[in-house]
Amino acid sequence: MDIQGVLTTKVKEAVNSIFHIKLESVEFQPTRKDFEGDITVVIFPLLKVIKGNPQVIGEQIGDYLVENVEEINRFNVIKGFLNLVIDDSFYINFFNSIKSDESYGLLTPDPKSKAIMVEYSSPNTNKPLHLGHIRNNLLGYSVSEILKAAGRKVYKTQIINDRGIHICKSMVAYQKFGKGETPELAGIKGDKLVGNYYVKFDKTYKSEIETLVAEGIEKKEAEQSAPILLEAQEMLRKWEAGDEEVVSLWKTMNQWVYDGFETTYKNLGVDFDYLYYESNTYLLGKDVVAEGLKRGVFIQKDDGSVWCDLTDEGLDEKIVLRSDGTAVYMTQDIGTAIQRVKDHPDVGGMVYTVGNEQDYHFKVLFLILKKLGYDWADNLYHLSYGMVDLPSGKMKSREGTVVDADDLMLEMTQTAREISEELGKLEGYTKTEKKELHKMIGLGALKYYILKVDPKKRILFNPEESVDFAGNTGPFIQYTYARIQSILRKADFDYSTIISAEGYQLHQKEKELLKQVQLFPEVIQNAAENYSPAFIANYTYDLTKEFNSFYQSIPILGVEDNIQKIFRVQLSKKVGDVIALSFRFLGIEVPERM
RNA sequence: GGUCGCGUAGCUCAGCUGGAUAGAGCAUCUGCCUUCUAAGCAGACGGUCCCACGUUCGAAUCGUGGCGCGAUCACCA
Repeated sequence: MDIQGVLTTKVKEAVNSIFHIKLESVEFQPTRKDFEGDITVVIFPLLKVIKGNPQVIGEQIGDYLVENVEEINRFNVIKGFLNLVIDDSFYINFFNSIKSDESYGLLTPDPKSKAIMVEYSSPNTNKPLHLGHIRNNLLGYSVSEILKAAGRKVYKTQIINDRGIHICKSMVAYQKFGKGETPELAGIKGDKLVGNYYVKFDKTYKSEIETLVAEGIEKKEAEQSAPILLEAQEMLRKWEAGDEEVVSLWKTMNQWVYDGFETTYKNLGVDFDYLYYESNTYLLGKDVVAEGLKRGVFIQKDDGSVWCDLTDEGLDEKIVLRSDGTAVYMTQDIGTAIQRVKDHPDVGGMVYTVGNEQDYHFKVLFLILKKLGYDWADNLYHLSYGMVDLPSGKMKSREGTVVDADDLMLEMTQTAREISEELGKLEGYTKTEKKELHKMIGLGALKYYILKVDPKKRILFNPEESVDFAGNTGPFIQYTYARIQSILRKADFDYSTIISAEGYQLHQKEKELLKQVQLFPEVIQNAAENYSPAFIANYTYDLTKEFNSFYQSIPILGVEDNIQKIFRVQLSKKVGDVIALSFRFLGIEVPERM
C-alpha cells in the first residue's frame, strides 16, 4: 500500500534495467502544486552514478515506470525533477482501507516494550500556578498523549516541591498575619491564599531591610539578618527536626495548595498517574551517592563534600553532596529517578518537562546516572522549553507580575463567550451547554496558541493583545470540525457503502485532501520522535485548511451524483475524525456546534 | 569569558535528515452569505531567510568565523 516503498523498488529496477547500475537509495518529495503530478523523484543525486543529462535520464526512468507500475499514469520531467501522476484508484483504495479504522494513525503498544515516565508541572507549593506552568503542563500532557499514540506505554507524573525555605516563608507570614484565615473564610482558592502570604513575606522582608539600612547597617548584612528571614530559617530547622506545630501548619497549608492546584489542573484538563513528593524523596539520593563513592564514580574532597568529575565530558566537577552531608538538588533528582524505576520496574526511560534554564542541570543529571550504570539512563530526555515572558519582562510571583493560570483561563472563556454571542449560532443550546462550549473554545484558543510553537522557542505573551480566535488558531480548527459534524447531521442517508475505485474520478480537491489524510501516521511518529506537539498542531492546521478549501469549492450534500455525494461525506467524516484525534493529543476538545 | 538555544514578511510563526519560483496567520486592501455554519473561502500587498566565508550540480537548511537576543556556568531549588 505504501506508494513510496513500491516506487523505491521500481525506480531501482528501472535504473538497473536501463543503466545496469544498482542504486542505494531514491529521493522523493511531494510534487509542487505548480506542476502536474503527485510525487516527484529527484534525479540530481543519480547523476553521481549515472553520467548524462538529467532530462534524458528522467524521461527514461519515467517511461519505464509508466510501463511497469500500475499506479502510475503519466509523468513529466522538469529540470532534474521527475513528476509522477498517480492513478486515482490508488488514493481511493487507500481511503477504503482506512475509512472505518478508528485507530488510523495509532500504533498499539507492544506489551513487552518498556514504559516511559513523563514528568511535568512539578510546582512549588507556596504560590498559585501561572502562565509558565500552563506551558509546562500543556507540553507534558500533550507529549504523553503523543507518545501513547505512537505506541508507547506512558506514566504521567510530577514531583511536588513541598519542602524548603520557600514554603517556610509563606508559613511564617501566615503565622504573623493570618489570624486564623482559611480559604473557606476568605472565599478564595487555597493556593491563592498561601500565595498572598508569600507576597506578604516578601513585602515585610523588604521593608525590614530598608529599616535596617536606615539604621546604618550594610545592605548585604541587612538582607541576611532581617528578623522575618531568620524566623523562616528557624522554621525550616524545626520542620526538619519534626516539630509538631510546624509540621501540622505545613500539612494544613500544603493541603490548601493541593486543593487549589487540583481545581486548576481539572480546568486545564491535565492529570497525573503518580505523584512524588520532595519531602518523601529528598533523602533518597544520599545512599546512591555513598555507594557511588565506594565504586569510584564520585570523589570526596577534604572537607567531606562529594563531587562527580565530568571534566572528561567537557564539563566541570559537580557537587552531589554538601560538606555537612546534606542533599543538594542533584542528590534529590538522582534519588527520585532511581526510586521511580524501583516503584515501576517496567519503566525504561523518562521525559522531564522542565524549562530551558535547567539545561545544564539535566545534562549533568543524565551523565551521572549513566556513570552509575543504569541501563535506562540512555533513554532520558529533557523536554526543554523556552520561558514565557511578558512585555514587561520576566514573570515574578514575589512581585506580583504574573499571569495567573486561573484568571487567564477565565478570560479566554469570556472572550469566547463574547464572540459566540455576537455570532449567535447556538439556538437551542441550554445555558450549561453554552458555558461548556465557551470554555472549550477559550481553552482551545489558549492551548493551541501555546502548543503550535516549537517548544524550544521563547514565547512573548502580551496580555493586552488577546489570543486570536481567527486564522491559524484552535477555534478555527474547532469550527471546521463543527462544520463537518453539521454535514454529518444533515446526511440523512446511508453513506456506509464502499466506493469502488473503478470508474470514480477524483476531484482535485478530494485528491489533495486524501494526500493530507495520508500523512497522518507519519506525523504522529515524527511528533513522538521529536517530542513536539507543534508537529501535530501544524499538521492539523494544514489538514483543516485543505478541508475548508474543499468545502467552499465543491458541493458535498448538494452534488448531483450519488456516488460522489457518499464519497464526499465519508471523506468529510474521516477528516473530522483525524482532527478530533489530533486535538485529543493536544488536550483540546472539539465541539458538535459552534 | 566558556557552554547551550534562538535569529525567516510590519507582527506571530511553519519550513531546517540540502532540491524547483521560501510558505501560513494577523494587520492593510479587493471580491464572495436567497446552496452544506462567513470563527470561512478566493485574491492583492509584503522577504539582503542576521552577516561573511566555505562545502555542493544545488544552501533558509550543512561547516567555520562573527553579530544580536536569551539561558546557564551556586555546598539555591
